[in-house]
Amino acid sequence: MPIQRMQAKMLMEIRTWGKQLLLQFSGFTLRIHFLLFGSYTINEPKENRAPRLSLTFKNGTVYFYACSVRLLEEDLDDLYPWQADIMSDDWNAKRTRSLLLEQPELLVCDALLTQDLFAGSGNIIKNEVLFRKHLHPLNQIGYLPAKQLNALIKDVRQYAFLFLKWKKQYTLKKHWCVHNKSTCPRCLIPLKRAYLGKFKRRTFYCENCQVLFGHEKK
DNA sequence: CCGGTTGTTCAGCG
DNA sequence: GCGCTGAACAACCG
Repeated sequence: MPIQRMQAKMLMEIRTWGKQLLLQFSGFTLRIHFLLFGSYTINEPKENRAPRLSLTFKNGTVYFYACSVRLLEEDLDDLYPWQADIMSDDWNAKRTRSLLLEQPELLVCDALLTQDLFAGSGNIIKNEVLFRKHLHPLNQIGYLPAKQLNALIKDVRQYAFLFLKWKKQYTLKKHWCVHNKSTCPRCLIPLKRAYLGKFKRRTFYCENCQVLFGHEKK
């Protein structure tokens, strides 16, 4: 990475899109993604490991660890659909709904991991929101009644704010209903655990409480 | 000590 | 070019 290019530059703007942190300088942007294990500190470097990147400003230094760092040249508005960000003021549920309706065969467990639809959603949010909305992970978008689809889209955003609140309180895990759990908190039967969908991520769900539409008994 | 994963990207293949 | 698979990365938890 051409590190000298960053010398003496002013940080113009800090933005985010989903899980990405975007540091805008004039002429280029640094894109930071913390992946599974990344972290950052300010003014307190970690003793036992080297930062992937550190940036020193007049008022302090930020250190980034175990993350992906990329240099973007493009205009961010051309790169990112801001309306897909589930925690943004610009979030547009209607946009995501109409994109979903174009893919009736898409599984809900895959939809909730697709960043262009739900930027910021991940595997924990997927598992928890599907349980909260009583939807089986293998539902196809096209079989969902409009009411259920709208409620699902709405709850991804709502749960993301709860997630953040609980995370800040260090009580996130305590609030998990199904993720990493073995028993359904609602009906007390054992939860199913499987690697589902095209992403094949760990999926926890209750076969009793989470409905599969379009597969009614004849 | 070991196995698994809150996520993404890339190489390789058919 | 597409879709799929496996690997790579990396730190922490149980």
